[in-house]
Amino acid sequence: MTGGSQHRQAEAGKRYDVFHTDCLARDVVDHVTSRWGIWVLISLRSNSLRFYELRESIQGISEKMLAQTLRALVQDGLVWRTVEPTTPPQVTYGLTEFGQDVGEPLTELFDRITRRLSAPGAG
Amino acid sequence: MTGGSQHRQAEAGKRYDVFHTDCLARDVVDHVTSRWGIWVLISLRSNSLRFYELRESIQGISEKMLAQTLRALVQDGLVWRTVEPTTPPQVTYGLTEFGQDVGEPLTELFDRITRRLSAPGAG
DNA sequence: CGGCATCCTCGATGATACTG
DNA sequence: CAGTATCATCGAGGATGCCG
Repeated sequence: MTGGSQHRQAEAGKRYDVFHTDCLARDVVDHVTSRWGIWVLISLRSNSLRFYELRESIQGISEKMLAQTLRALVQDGLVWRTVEPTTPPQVTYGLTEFGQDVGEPLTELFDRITRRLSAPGAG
Repeated sequence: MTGGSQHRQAEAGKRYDVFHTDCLARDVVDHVTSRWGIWVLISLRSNSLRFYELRESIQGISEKMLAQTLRALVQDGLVWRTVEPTTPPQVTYGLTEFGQDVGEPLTELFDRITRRLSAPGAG
C-alpha cells in the first residue's frame, strides 16, 4: 500500500460522489471490495481472529496480501488490531463498529449470490 | 479460477465455501466486486442505461473496461442487454432480477461507507 | 507467530485505432 | 453509437528470505 494515509478524514476538496475518481468513499469501497478485503471482513464477522487463523480460513491468500489488506482496513477504521506482547507475539484482528456495519451488506451480498447459484435451475 | 463446479453447503458460523478457490460463487463475487462491476451495478439500479450513458456516469472507466465488465455481468446473469437495430445502433443495459437482488446490498454497502465518511467526527 | 523487504511475473487496465 | 482488436504499461500479487 502507498502508506502514509492515516485515518481518513473528510477533506474539504473531496467529494462524496462515489462515481467520481476524486471521492473519499471510493477509496474505502475499493479496499472493501479489493480481491481479499471482502473475505477478510466476512471472516471477521463471526469473531475476532489471529493472523494465522485468517490466513488459513481464506484459501489462496498469501501472507503478504493478508498483511497488506489488514493494514488498509485498519487504516480505514474497519478493523482493529491488538498485540499481546507474549512470546511468540499474538496479534488479533476484529471488526470495529464501522467494520460490522459494512460487513453486514457484504455478507448479504455473497449470501444472495451463493443462494442463487445453488438454486435449482440457476445459472 | 474456473475450476470446480460442485456446490457445497455453507455451515452456519463456520467457513463459507466461497473461501475456497474452486467455488462457483467466488467467480461471480469477483465480478461483482471487480474494479468497475460495483459501479455498473449501482448505476443500473435506478434505471436501464445505454452504453454511453454508463460510460459517462462512471468517471474514469474506459470503453474497453466497460464493455468487458458488462460482458461478464451479462454472462453471470446479473445484467441483460437489448439491441435496437436502428441506425446508429442502440444498446441498452439493465439489471435482471438477480442483478437487482445483488445490487441492493451493494448499494447499502456504499451508502453506509458514504454515510460514515460524511458523518461529523467520522474517521 | 507476525510481518516487513525484495524481486519478479503476469494479468488487469488504459490508449489508440479500426469496424458495422 | 457501440463496440472490437492490438499493443504497451503498471502495479497487484506471489515467492522467498530475514527479523523481533
